[in-house]
Amino acid sequence: MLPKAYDPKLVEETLSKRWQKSGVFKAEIDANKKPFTIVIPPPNITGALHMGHGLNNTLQDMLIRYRRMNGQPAAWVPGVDHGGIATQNVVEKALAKDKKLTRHDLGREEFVNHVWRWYKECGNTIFTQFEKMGWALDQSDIRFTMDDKRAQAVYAAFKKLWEKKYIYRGKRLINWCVRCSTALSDIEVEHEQRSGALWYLQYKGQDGGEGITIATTRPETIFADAAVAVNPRDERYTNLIGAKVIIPLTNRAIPVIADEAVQKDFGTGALKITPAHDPVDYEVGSRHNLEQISVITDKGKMTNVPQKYMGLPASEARKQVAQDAREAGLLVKEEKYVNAVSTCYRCNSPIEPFLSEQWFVKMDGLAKPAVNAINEGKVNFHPQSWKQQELRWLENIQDWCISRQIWWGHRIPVWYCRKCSAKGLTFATDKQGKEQLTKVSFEDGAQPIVSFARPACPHCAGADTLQDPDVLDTWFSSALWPFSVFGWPQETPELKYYYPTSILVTGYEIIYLWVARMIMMGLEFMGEAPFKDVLLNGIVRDKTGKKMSKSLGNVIDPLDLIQKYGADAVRFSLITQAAPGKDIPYGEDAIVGARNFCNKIYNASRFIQMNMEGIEGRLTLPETAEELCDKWIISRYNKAVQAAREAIARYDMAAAADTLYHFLWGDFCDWYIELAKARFAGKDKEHVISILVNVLYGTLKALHPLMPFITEEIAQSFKKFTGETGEFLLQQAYPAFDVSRIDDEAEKQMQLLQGITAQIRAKRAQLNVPPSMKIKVILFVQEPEQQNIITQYESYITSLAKVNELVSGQTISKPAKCASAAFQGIAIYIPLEGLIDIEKEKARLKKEIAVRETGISNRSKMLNNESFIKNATEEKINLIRTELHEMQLDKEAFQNSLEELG
RNA sequence: GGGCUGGUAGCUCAAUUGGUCAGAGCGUCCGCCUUACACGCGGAAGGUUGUAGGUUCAAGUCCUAUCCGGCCCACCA
Repeated sequence: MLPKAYDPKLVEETLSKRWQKSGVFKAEIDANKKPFTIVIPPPNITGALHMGHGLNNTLQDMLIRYRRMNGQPAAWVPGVDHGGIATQNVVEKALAKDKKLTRHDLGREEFVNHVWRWYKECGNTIFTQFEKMGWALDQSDIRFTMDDKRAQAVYAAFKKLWEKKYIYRGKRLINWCVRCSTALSDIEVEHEQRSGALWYLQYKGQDGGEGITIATTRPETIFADAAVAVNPRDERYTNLIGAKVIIPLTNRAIPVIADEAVQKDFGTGALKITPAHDPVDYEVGSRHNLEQISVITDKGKMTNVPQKYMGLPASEARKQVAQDAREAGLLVKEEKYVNAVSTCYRCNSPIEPFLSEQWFVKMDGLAKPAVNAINEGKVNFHPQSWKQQELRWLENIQDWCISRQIWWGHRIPVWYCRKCSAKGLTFATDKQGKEQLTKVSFEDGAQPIVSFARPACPHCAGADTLQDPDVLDTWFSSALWPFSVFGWPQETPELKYYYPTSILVTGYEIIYLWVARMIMMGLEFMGEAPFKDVLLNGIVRDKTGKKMSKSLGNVIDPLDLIQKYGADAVRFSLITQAAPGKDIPYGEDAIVGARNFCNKIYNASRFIQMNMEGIEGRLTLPETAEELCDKWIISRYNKAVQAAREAIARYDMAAAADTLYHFLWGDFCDWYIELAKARFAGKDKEHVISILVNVLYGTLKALHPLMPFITEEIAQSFKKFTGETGEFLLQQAYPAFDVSRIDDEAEKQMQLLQGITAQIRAKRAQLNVPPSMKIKVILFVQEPEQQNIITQYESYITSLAKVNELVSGQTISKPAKCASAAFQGIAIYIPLEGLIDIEKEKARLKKEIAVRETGISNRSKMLNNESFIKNATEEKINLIRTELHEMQLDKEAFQNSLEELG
């Protein structure tokens, strides 16, 4: 005998091994069929997967399994991402914690080796999780953004963009994260409201006059000031334009200039211009040809300032300068102020605008085709609302800073001859005593040689060439992912067959960082957008709607949940809440419900098996059925399958899950199995069993993309009755629906019997009639059609509502004092005199009458309204008429009962 | 400052695109070991659909205004 409750542990482990071993997850090229392709958004190797990955990949798995079962060659390409800064940070942290070492203690080469070892370890954790979640990913074929083939793709892309002059090097004011010690692109910067202060500083006139007062949040940068700017139309200051003012705490004089960028109504209307430390000032500075003075180093320390401030961290210098200005009588006022601070998306520390030479990709030429592709519907977003957002970003795109001053990543494939580029190269000695190229300056004469491996110098033929010290933005390799995974730039059969992919499933938070760039690169290198559809999933939050984070301690680990409830339950709980683009507040009750559903499936199956002793051979779904509930369940089943298919087709996975859940639990278990119980004793047992088995099996197949383990496990034990040949469900066909077996008439008839049953049950509950006590029920039926159904199928009512005597008819008599109910014009009487609380019953009757009265009056109004009769469909009008009629009958019945009770 | 979202039962979400007592799951309450399942069965309570107007025979759904959230983008120092 099977155990009473489903235990996923053993089942899941053996199945994932069997699947993996059998190779069912491998995709095969079939030139005669159109492929369905998804490339996985490669998880960063920063640690174990979280619930967001759980959701994202489960959605992909669902699509892949669904397509496979529909006979399409469906490839799901697995892989992981090296994760640039994020991974370097994580590894550095671990290094500090475990060995009290920094990356500089190891040196560049050893540190990179260390991260490679980390990758092996962390990658394995991730791959194990792939398996535990039941994702149909072929473990023997995993890609990594840093493996050799992907490195070739990165090089090829760099080279092509360089040759097209899309990649260039330039000195710009970039976003610098002092903590990560690297440049970042604009989208890697986040804006956060932080409270600080606004200081008003007095810049005295060089002529000894009052000068001008400016407002700033960054007094420490006054030493880098190149001018004070006012709005040209600001009458307060017109007389000062062209004059010189003295920077506080110095003797340096700077001009007052006029520029449109200055807002008259902010602060004093005068703005200090610091081209090297502020993006706006940088623009103003270049318009007015101002000097770019840097006073903060890449370490965030003061430099190039009066001795007193040298070497201070910028944040301390800020306080000190304000303090000193106050003492010098040059601080006019200080007010509290909340401003938007730029922060690093990887470590959340403040961003310093920093003037330096970096590598950039020129974007407008790449963005335009992407804009067109989206506008022409070649790429579609789900939900659609993201289309506009994506377009807006692409239309306002800035050049992309792709160089990072970290060690982990694809090295920039550019080399310099030590001799020919000598002036542009800066060296330092690291802790291991090795000489390292630390800085390259094209302005000072470095000559680039683009090459994957160490080249000889084309000028002097010397072999002493050195590679650029920077690495590429991790998103550079990610942008190539949809074709690099298939071996681009090689023209592989896979690339030809699988590109472009069918759909990208990813989180909306990387729609610019990743999605937009893949579209641009796909169009640039492959001539075609990399996917037709983009399905955005939301963020899995905690129950209160907060983002899960280690620091908040509200992280839910998918592995814990699997351990406790099973992978199917985890998957199902995520899918039921996965509306496209919507965040999911995830609490444990969702998964309990999903676990219970697994148990329900298991027990329904177990029950059917318990009644199958002696039954052998193939059981087909009967072509015709006489019995109402048979017709009904087959109709419901076909509708459910149809609805599920349609829901998946429009990427509404939650609706698919909901449909199948309610069909299996609400229709199949609560009604059909309950009715079947009585029939097991009779002649048509085998007929009933064949319906049970086939409908169950079909539902298991329909559910398989959602909950692969339990469905597979149960299906295995029923397979011999179905004539299926595929070893696994993945190799069997997703159930088809047969419209000819959708039977609305049967559903309507069944609804009548269910409704009457429910009314009787409710009455029993109200009157506290114990289940063991059988009762008599009198039905007053006026419609001959209804009477026919009741006569023929009264056993449904008697068995499910525990009735031992059912009388029905048009002209029957009933005892005076009955409990009464009504359904669709049928009056239901239960003679239980002793149990009825007269007053309560009367109150209830009045309420029932009142409800009917509103219903009747609404419907009468509609039917008397000419516009309604004119505009509404005939079907609708008839429905309203029927409802009105039934309500009138119900009302009468209740009124009579009320009168009889006195 | 611009844009996108959302506000429906105590909680989390539905509602076939304008069609009539507004549904489900969880929670709560009542009763049940009824020939699988107490991870279960039966039943009940609970809603002026954020607010105020408007269009319509008909509004949760469309329009206008307004309040309250969430998110994204942006160079007010």
